[in-house]
Formats: sequence, structure tokens, C-alpha cells
Amino acid sequence: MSVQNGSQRPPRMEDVAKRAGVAIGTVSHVLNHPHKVRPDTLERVRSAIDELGFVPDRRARALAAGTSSVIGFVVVDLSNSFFLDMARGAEQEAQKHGMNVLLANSDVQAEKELVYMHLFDEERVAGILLAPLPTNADDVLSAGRWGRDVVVLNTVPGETDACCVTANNELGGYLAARHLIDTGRRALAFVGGPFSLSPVSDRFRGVERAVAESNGHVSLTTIKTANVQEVDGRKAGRQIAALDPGELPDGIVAAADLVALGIVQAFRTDGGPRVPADVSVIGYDNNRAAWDSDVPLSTVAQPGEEMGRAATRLLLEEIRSPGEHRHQRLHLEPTLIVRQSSTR
Amino acid sequence: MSVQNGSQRPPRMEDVAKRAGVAIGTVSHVLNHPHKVRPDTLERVRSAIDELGFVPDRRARALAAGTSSVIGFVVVDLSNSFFLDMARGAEQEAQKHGMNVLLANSDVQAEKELVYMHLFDEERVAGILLAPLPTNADDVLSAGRWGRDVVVLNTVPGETDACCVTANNELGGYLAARHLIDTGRRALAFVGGPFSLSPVSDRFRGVERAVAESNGHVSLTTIKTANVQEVDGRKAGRQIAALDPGELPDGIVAAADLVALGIVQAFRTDGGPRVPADVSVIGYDNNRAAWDSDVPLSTVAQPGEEMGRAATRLLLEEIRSPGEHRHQRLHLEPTLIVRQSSTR
DNA sequence: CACAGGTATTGAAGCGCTTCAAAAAGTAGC
DNA sequence: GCTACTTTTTGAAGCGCTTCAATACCTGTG
Repeated sequence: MSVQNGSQRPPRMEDVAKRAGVAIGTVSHVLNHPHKVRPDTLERVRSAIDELGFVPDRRARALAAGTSSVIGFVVVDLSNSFFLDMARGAEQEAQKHGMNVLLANSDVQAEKELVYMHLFDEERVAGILLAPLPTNADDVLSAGRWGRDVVVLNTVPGETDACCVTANNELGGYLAARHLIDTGRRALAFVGGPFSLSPVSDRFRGVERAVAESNGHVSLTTIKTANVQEVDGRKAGRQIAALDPGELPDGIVAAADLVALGIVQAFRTDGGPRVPADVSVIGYDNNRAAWDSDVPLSTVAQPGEEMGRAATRLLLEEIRSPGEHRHQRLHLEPTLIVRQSSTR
Repeated sequence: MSVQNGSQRPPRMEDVAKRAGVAIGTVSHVLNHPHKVRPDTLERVRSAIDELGFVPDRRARALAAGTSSVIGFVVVDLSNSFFLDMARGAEQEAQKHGMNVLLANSDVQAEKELVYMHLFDEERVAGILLAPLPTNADDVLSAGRWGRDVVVLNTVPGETDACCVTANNELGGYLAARHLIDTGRRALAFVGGPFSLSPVSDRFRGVERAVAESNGHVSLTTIKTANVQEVDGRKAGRQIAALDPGELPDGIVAAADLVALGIVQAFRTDGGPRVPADVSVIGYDNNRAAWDSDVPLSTVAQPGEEMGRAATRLLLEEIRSPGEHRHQRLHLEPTLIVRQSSTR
């Protein structure tokens, strides 16, 4: 069991074969097609493996067999739980198929993204999942043509042909606004920014659509923020609290939970409208901080795990039938989660 | 540049050699010891590599050379930024030495921890960094004796002999309390829990030590919470706010930033003491949410990146000089960060 | 111009495994 | 006991690279 290693080097298949009194090919069969080996031989080889503490060398296996069982996942920002959810989903799906997922954190650096893509390529992983810097997707994909199958998450590659899986932010915005309208709100405000971030502008478009559907019965104002952190929300909250009573919105869609949290906090501190009595507030992301905040926050949950699973399914399909595989663009739907902040 | 792949298979060194009109060994030299190759040959081979889009196979290289340039990092919980910091640090240090770090998220599951340790072992990575389930460290390390060098982070392995790098939580608690005392606070309260978590109880011990040093001039009360989330903090905050004015603490050490945030919020909402005028509050972790919260929170920053770097240094040293390496136990120091919540 | 002492290049052996055609061992039927 | 199969086992070839001893190619000298 334990590797005593009387000799220096770790045991190889040859050692196992010798000890079990079989040929090297038989040991290989025990590892890969145990059902083709006679039970007593199987037993003998397995004991030998245990006794020697033999650990097969994956590099050699992969090299000889021309296959790999690891999937590489290059993640733009692991500190964002959305991406970590994707990783979880990917792993679940991979595991079902006997594969493993290894993560590389590119940490929002284009350069590291390239380094890791190259690393996985050289490692001849079975396939690569890539959640890229949005600005960078095509560069990464085209640079070198990698040779490995790649599925892109959270970004639609422009020119390059590849499967991709994205979240429908427009729909998320729509769902959020729709929910407020359905519960009787008529003066909506959207808070978020910068609009150059496509998730933000997509969510805004969804809100617009919901408002447009109301045929003029619902108004919409926009409050742009520099970013989507709590501090931005607080600032916007103070701004809103300072409005003339007649101009106060009665429903606020924030581009992110942190922003919503900031708004609620500002209202409370600076004597703004009460949540949810005077105004409903809904965020986006289903941030952990949102579900046990003081006033539990309604929100739109991103389909992170789902995206990871879907991407992995696509990747495996592509790997397995390179011939007939047609690239797909999946657009997954977020989920509305209603909590106290929008329940009057 | 791009892989046209007239033939099916990706180009190998042999193809490059043929195209450049050199022997296969020369191509290898170009990759590994370019200075030993005549400039014109170098140039010729490099063009051939580019033209064919040759990407060397790391598995084969590693197998032949008997070395690897990847370090595996098995992380117990990537959603905790402390561990992500370690990963960042590890990567920085690894990069300096031409190595790469691949992450595996065990997601607080003992089983997955084992799976990934085994995976890295079979992959014959150069070494393994392990931030384990605290309860599980020895099992993982002993099961199989892995054969690879392992450095443990954030946990001290019991029986098993290995390097480890931990954070000094006791000191962190001491620094926090000391800071409050130094700024004139005399009635301290520690808020946190559960005490079965060694980081919590260690921090508490540090607070006790600082108080003890004051020779009775400082009092300490303890408010136990179920967990270290914001909601726990809010609950504790309300509890404190409800105390008789004479019993109010004037300095609060929270076991985590989220707890501190909850306390501050509760005070504000429920008309508790003002922060920092009436009471100083200090948290722990240097959580992002803490540094741009409404009242910027003083805190104790964990040496996450530092731990990752140190662990990687130890690992590389162990890999490089297996003979003379002596296992070490590093205990790194946290840093006090003073912001508004403790500045009166 | 031949020769010693570099410097470059060569290619066969081997890293630890999988595969696959061929050989050996079983099994059944008569 | 022999034939005709079927199931197991065998081991050489090869996966794509690094290495290293051997060879070829350069200088610069005497």
C-alpha cells in the first residue's frame, strides 16, 4: 500500500507484471478492460498493484492511447461567483462522463489567458472551456487555432467559429421589470453602469422592453453609475432619496445585487422611501449577500451552473463526434427570485 | 501559423525536422537549449515550427525528460477569497520559476479532495499545494503516500510529515484588540462563532491576550454567534444595541468583516451607538465589501497571497533538493488595516 | 595544409504506457 | 482424443519527446 520504494524509482507496469507473473499487456488490460481478464488473474494483478503502490502514469497513458480525460477551464475571474458556478456545473457534467476539470485563473489579464490556453493545448487536454475577457475572445481563439476543441462561455465569439453558451441578460432585465409592473409599480428606475458593459446594457434593454409593453402606463428613468459595487448603489440611493416626492420611483431595477443593497442602505440611512412599502427594489445575480441581507432582496439568478453543464455537454459532444458536430450558440435563461424587497 | 493540417494529425517534431532539413534532436535543442544551436539553424527551425503550427506535446516532453512544470493546487473552497488569494500568490511565485499552477476545487467535499490529489499524482505534476478540509488533512496525505511533494496550506498536518503554511489568527485577534485599546477603548466585546472553528477561537485567544496585558484596565465580554455571516452580525448588533447604556462596549472585535458589517448596520437601523464616535468596530479578513462600506471598516488582512507564495517557495525547494530539504512550518502574520470604523 | 580543440548536429535508445496481431489456453461436441 | 471455436494472454511496435554518445563541422595554429 504505502510506497516503501526499496529501489529509488516508483513502480512501473513492468514491475507489477513481474510480481503478478503476467505480461505487461495483461496489467494494462486490468486497468482498462478488466472484464476481459480472467477473475483469478485480475485478482493477482490487483494485489500486485496494491502491494507495490503502483500509480499509473497518466501522461504515458494519454500519450499511448491518444486520449485525455481532463478538461481545462480558463476562467477570467474566479472571484466572481458567477464563474465559479460555471466551474461547478462543468465539473458535475464532466464527472458524469469520467472526466475531470482543471481550472486556470486568468485573473482578468489577457496575457495570462493566452498562457493558459497554450498550456492546455500543449498538455493535449481533451478540450477547453473558456470564459474569456469579453474584449479578447477572438484574439485568444484565433491565435494559433489551438487545435483543441473550445467552448466559449459568457461571450459570443465574433468571427471565430465555436460553440458558446451565454446568459440571457435581456430576459433577466425583462423579468425583473415585469415583476415590478405585475405587482403594481408604475414609475420604474433602472440603476447601473457602465453601459459599455454588455451585461448592463442588455439588462437595461430588457427593462425597456417590459416598459414598452405597458403602452405608456409605466414610466422609466435611468440612473447611471460608474460601476456595479455597493458604493455606487449608495450614491445612487442618496440621489434618489433627494428627489421631490412626486418624482420618486416606486420600483427600482438595479443592475446588480450590490447596487441594490447600496440603494436600500442609503434609503434607510438618509430617510429615503421605505422598502418595500414605498418602493420595490430588485437586484441581479443572486449574490449570497442578497439573500440574507436586512431586507431580503429580490433578484434575478444567473444560470451559472447550468451554463457550465451545458458548455461541457457541447464540448464532449464535439470531442466525440468531430465529424458531425455543428457549432451551437446556447442562450440560457435566468430565474426570477422574489423576496421581501419587492413584496408590499 | 494556422494549422491547416493537410494531413489529419497535428505536426510532430519529426515533421518540423524534415521541413527544416535537420535532425529531430536539433529541433529538440531549439526548444530546450536554443543557445546551443547556430543562429541560422535556429532561424530555420523556428520558421518551420511557425509554418507548420507545431505545438510541442507536454506529456511527451514530461515523460521523456522526467520532469513537469505544473503545480497542482487542491483548494477546499474557491468561493472564499482567502483561498483565491493563496492561488494568486502561488501563481506569482510559480511563474517566476517558469512553472504553472492548475487549480482543482474540492468544494468542501472530502471525496473530491481525494479524487484530485490522485489525479495530480497520476499526472505526475511537479508538486502539489493542498488547502484541505481541516478535519481531513491527514487522511488525504497518508492515503497512498502520493509520491509527490506536498505542501499544506492553512492547516497543520497532525502526524504526517510535510511542510505547511498557516496564518497566525491569534496574532490577528491580538492586533485588533490591541489597536482598540491603544486608541483608548476600555470595554471590549468579541463577537463571533462558532468557537469550534479554530480561526474563530484563535482570534478570540489573541483578543484575550491583549486584554490580559492591560492588567485589569480593560474589560472583555463575548457574544457568540452561530456563524460569521452578515446576518449573524446584525443579530448580535441588535442584541448589543439593546443593552443598558452603562453596559455598552466601546470597542468591538468581530471575528469576520461580514459580522462587523452586520453590527454596524444594526446599530444604524436600531438606533444603537454611533460608529466610530461611541464605539470602534473592527472586522477580520479585509473583505472587499469592508473597504467600501458605508463606514469604511477597520480590519485585519489575512496574508493569503503571501501564504501562497511561501508555500510555493517551500514546494519548489523540496522538489529541487529532495535530499537536504527539511520540512518547515511557517506561520505568517496578518496585517492591521485601520479605517474609519475605529477612528474617533 | 594538417591538426588539436572546440562547437553543432545527429539519431538511436528509452520515458511508461496502449494496442493489436499472434500464440496459448480453454471449452464443447462428437 | 481430436477438431473447431472462443476466451485469455503475450510482447513487440509505437505514442512524441529528451538525451547522450558519436560524428561532423569549424575555427585558429604551427
